[in-house]
Amino acid sequence: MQAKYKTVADDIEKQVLSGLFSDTRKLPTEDELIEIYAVSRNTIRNAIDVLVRKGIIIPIQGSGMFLRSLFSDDCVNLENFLGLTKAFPNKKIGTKVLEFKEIEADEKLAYIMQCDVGTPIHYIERLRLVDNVPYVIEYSYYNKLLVPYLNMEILRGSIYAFITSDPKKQLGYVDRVIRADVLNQHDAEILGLKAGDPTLISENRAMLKSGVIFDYSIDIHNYKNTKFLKLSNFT
Amino acid sequence: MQAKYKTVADDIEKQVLSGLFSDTRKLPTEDELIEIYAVSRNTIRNAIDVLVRKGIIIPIQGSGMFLRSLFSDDCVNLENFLGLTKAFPNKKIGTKVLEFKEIEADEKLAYIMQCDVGTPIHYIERLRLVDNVPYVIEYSYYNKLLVPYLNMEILRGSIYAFITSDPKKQLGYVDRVIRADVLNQHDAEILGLKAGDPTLISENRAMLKSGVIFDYSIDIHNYKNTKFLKLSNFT
DNA sequence: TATAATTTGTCCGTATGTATA
DNA sequence: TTATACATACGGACAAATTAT
Repeated sequence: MQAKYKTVADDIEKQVLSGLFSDTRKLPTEDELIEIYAVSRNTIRNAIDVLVRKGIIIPIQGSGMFLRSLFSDDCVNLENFLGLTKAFPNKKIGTKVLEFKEIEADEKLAYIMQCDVGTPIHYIERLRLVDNVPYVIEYSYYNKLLVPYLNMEILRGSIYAFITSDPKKQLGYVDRVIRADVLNQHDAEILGLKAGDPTLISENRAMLKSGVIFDYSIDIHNYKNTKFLKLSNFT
Repeated sequence: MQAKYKTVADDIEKQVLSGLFSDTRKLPTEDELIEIYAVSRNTIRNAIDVLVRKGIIIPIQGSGMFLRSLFSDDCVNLENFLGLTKAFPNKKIGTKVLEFKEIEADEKLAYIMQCDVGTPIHYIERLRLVDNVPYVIEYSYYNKLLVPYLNMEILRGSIYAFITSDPKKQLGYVDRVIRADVLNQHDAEILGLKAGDPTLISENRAMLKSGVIFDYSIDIHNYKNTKFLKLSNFT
């Protein structure tokens, strides 16, 4: 059973994406939404908060709640990033599994993943393609104690979607460190680029709702087709 | 007069940074905070929300509110990015103004900044240094109708701090598109790097609380010392 | 294993303040 | 100035997850 405010937020988002408010670029007022969804003001405001955090709307006191105009297409919105499949729903996502084996966490990995040395870890290398163009190489480590079962079938799709399909394993937090660097020969070949070319790198730690780290991954992005979008609110 | 929940949030953040909760890595409970600050539960929860969005704490239902452990130092946290001065309070920030002139918005710039063609614009090029090492070249455009007055003195410090010192000009929203690219000869020389090296680029639009764009800027970062940190919540 | 206590999450109602139109 | 619409703040009640007993 989902929370009311989440249901309302999802519904409003759907309507925004369907273009229902494209003419005025303005949402109904809070009071109107209270009537429409027959919930309290608090619940509407919680729903609105979700949409504001996602970068979908900008509420302006005394005026109304406006659609946030975004200029950049083909961007990965860092706010709702839950894998390529959701980021590019209208594009063809391809996946090539380059490596899949079980390893044990050494001292360094154990520190990063906040687990004990020797913890069994799924190690995976994947090349992801968007519309058949190499997009990113993912080097990822999953804590096997938290994600016991993975197979090739799952690896070819969305690993996150699989893990969070278990209601006990809700995605909680993701830390990402983003930087640029020089592409090495190995990665350049896989991405179809040249050694020495730039690359956009994202190093990620993903935690469940309980705060435990279940995934650590390093994403080596094709700089020619990767753009991240960060929408901040200071209100 | 600042809102209560913001005052409370600032106070708790200060205490966190001072190391007050370093031993348990846990905040007082909501009920305790209600007593301490003598405000309603709602107000405390609003304050907590601010800290969660900033990536400072992780609340876990049934358990408590824990400090979020961050691994990466020297990162710019995209969540609270308000200029280098605040991002690196303990480091020496240097600024070299390379260019400062008034221009008129052409069609392209007018589109980007959502203003009329011919609008007067401050055009500024700055090199920013952190601990005397070149950190970023900023090419920025300020709408002169919204930011009438700038001078060299201001440009050598924090432009944002100056603008938002006017209570009528509160910073509202910032959109950032982040990507990697190849450094050109001109920028490489200024940053003390080589043409062809990678660079981390951030293209930004900053809006006031009223939603109007007052600043558009392109930041060419030194890839050797720039890392962005993105903390996401999916709860 | 089961129960109770603790702690955060959701939801409701109401009142007043503040910015905009 | 007045009306509109979002922002802040207070209060209470119950649900859900975790921790202690």
